[in-house]
Amino acid sequence: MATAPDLEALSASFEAYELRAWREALGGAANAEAEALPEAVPTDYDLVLTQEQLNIWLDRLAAVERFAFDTETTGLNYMDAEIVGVSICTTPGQAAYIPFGHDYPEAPQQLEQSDVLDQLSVFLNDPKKLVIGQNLKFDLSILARYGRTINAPIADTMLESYVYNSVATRHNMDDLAQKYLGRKTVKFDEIAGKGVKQRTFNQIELEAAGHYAAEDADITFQLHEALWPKISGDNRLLPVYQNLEVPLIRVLSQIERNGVLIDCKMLETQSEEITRELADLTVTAFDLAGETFNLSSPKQLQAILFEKLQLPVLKKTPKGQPSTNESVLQELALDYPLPKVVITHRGLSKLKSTYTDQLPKLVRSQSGRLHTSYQQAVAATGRLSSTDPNLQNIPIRTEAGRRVRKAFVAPPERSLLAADYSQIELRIMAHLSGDEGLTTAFQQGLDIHRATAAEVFGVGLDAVTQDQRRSAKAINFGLIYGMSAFGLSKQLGIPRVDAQTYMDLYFQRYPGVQRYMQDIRAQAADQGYVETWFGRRLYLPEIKSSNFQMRQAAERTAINAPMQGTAADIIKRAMIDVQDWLNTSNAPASIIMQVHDELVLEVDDAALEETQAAIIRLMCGAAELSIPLEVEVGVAKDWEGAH
DNA sequence: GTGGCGTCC
DNA sequence: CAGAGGGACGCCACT
Repeated sequence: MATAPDLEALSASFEAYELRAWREALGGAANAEAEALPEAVPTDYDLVLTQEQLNIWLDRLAAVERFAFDTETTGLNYMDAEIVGVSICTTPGQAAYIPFGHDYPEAPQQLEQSDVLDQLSVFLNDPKKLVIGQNLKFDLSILARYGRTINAPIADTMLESYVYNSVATRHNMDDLAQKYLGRKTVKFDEIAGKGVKQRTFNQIELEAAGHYAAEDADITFQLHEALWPKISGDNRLLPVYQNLEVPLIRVLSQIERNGVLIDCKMLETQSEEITRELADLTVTAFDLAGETFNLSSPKQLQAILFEKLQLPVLKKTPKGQPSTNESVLQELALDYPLPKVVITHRGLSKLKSTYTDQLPKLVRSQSGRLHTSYQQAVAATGRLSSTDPNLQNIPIRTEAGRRVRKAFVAPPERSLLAADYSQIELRIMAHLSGDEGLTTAFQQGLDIHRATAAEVFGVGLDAVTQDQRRSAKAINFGLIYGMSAFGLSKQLGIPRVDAQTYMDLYFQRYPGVQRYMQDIRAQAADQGYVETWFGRRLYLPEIKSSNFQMRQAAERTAINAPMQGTAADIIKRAMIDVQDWLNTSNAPASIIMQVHDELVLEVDDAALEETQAAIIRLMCGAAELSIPLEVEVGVAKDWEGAH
């Protein structure tokens, strides 16, 4: 065990560290950003190793109404990272690190973990305090594993930055400190090293760790001071931040920790089957090519198809290479045998490498469950994204792909309930544009693609053909993405003039939609941003670009973002309401996934009926639009069956 | 690290 | 005239 700590020497070296950092902060004050930067303050960081030292900070916490809080852990995975210390900051420049899990040889005696957490919990759960964090979802999840909560009101600087401007910067602390405080921070790599030699935080010497951790809390506090006024003083952004993003933090933390049960055996069997099929396809492909090559290499495939076999080049990649993507291969497959084999191989290979091989690796053996991470400050439009693994792109389109979803299962006596918004983005288009025809069609509960087809092609609802409906569907989706007549013609495989005729007819029948598209472009150019119905803002600096392509792309985003973003806001509202209902009703159910317009819950079979009714009520009630929101629900023992 | 591709909504 | 579909994540090949 470590020898008695020489607190004085440690303290001295810690101060030297402070001095260097302080000079650096002053030196680095120059900043090219347009944001007005706050004055730099001197730093006074404490390393808390004794109860006497901790008492000073407990007094400070008692005296303030808000403080920044950060946990330091052995890793970034919220399911197994262990907490090694916490840092707090009560006023700019003044912060402390309270270590309790540093265990390198010679590590000084530290306070006891549960003692520290007990004493801090008083303040972390005080309804009169504000706890400020940077990505608090992580801290909440870690603490939850130690049976601890933060029930005090919370603020999150990552989300403040995201709501203030989702695209101006990435929302990690180092970038935010640079942009909003003009301050260079100590990077984790600088104290822990990188690559295979990287040490975990428990192995970092306390003087370096203490400075790093205290700085984290200090920066977080200062970021809140810089960013909060930008949000609180804006009556559009404030509700988005306060009523959506902040409450969602706790919901996401809960969903992530719930996880989803996976049938690994099933996925392994699928992998083996795919391996056999891939081997067969490879043999066939080599035979057709007259030589062996790597079917997974677009470059090698391109050489075979377009040089050796002299197939026509239908499309080039942005870099000028002949494209071998699926639409090209589909077209070539009409005349040649090899492309078809490649398509099949690609599909199966994707399935195996991304899903059937990978998902089981991420399943926790103790529980059989998979725990994704939802990123709340990544997508510019307000959507969530999912990583490690991405559960928002699990296949559904093809039969082979859907088999993967069969491996997402419920435990005995429980079922999966999948609830998805029906045509939510089109409904939002009807709402935002105020178009009468589209609104009426939704109010009458019509099949919207069929109704559109009837209008565009001038036939009765019953007379709409499959092909007409398919065209109408392509137009509807194309409009949401800002697609041109050219794009529509590609999509439908029809001449461009015909596609143009369809679009003209569409706009004749739904003039409100056309007006909306024009207005939103003008608004974007005028204000430099567009908004969702809830007030979330997306800046589009490139809307004024002199580059035609950049400008066009920005205009398409201007059209799409209010619809995609409003849908994102609505499901966020629904998630908060559903989790609230689960908490208060004690229903034996939990949310386990979100896929943009769909929520998946795991529910006790005995409680399916009440739960389903509540979910529908809450999701439909998440927003009052000029047309009703509709939700489709499926229940089954696996995710595939729930659709 | 970048490019190409493919999965989802 | 030319270019012409929004938002993500992740795998593989290649440099």
